[in-house]
Amino acid sequence: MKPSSPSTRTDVIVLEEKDAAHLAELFRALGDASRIRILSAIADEELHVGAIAEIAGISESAVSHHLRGLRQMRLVRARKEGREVYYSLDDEHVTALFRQGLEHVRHG
Amino acid sequence: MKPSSPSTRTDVIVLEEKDAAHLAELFRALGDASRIRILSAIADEELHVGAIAEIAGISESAVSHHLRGLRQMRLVRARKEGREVYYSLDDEHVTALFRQGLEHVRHG
DNA sequence: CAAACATCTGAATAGATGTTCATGTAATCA
DNA sequence: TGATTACATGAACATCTATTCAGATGTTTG
Repeated sequence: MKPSSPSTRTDVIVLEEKDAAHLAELFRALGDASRIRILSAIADEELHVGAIAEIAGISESAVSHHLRGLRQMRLVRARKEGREVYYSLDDEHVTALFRQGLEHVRHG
Repeated sequence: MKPSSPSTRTDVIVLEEKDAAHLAELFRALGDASRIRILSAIADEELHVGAIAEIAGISESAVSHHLRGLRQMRLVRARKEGREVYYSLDDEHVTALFRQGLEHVRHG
């Protein structure tokens, strides 16, 4: 369970246990087809929950559940307008991850 | 469950259902702390299973199970030498995903 | 005000997932 | 040959996760 000597190596990409956990958490947040569809729906334009649900083809409740998680991880940003809540990607890191992932999937 | 009209939008990053599933599958493969440690261990140098297990602090059996999945997804490459099997990252797409993810985690 | 609407939330459930344990297979060595 | 090493594999189990359903909250409209 515990690395023998995590800090004795001098490579570029050495991950401490905490970093590994955080990184895994991030990827896990992206590791679901519904969330991918949600994120891709709001990748270029802000959308409210109902629209996201319709476009992604997921129930509004499920969308709301997913969005809560994505919000807590600061992957998406929420803006309330009247009784609707508009969501968009929080920053371009997420977009970059998307592109990188697609690159691998398409011609990896 | 089904998108109302997935192909009517003309944005850059529109994902078909199949692409979304594949992308999610890729991210899910990275969405585990043990696998992250495994991948980071072999990110810069080829290592055999025992060494990976020791560095990552995971049982050899668990490592082997993880490596099978990663192999099937072509994220890692295996090379047999005697009775040892050396693993390395399959291509630099994975490395790029790593960097991008870390970027987000560290100062996102 | 009440009713309709948009979203959120908690509980419950079914399915997926990671680890361990025991065993199997293949290679090296005495 | 038999023993040991390195890795792979399958089953079992506990834990996590995504979805649905019912209901709560807050907002607009009549």
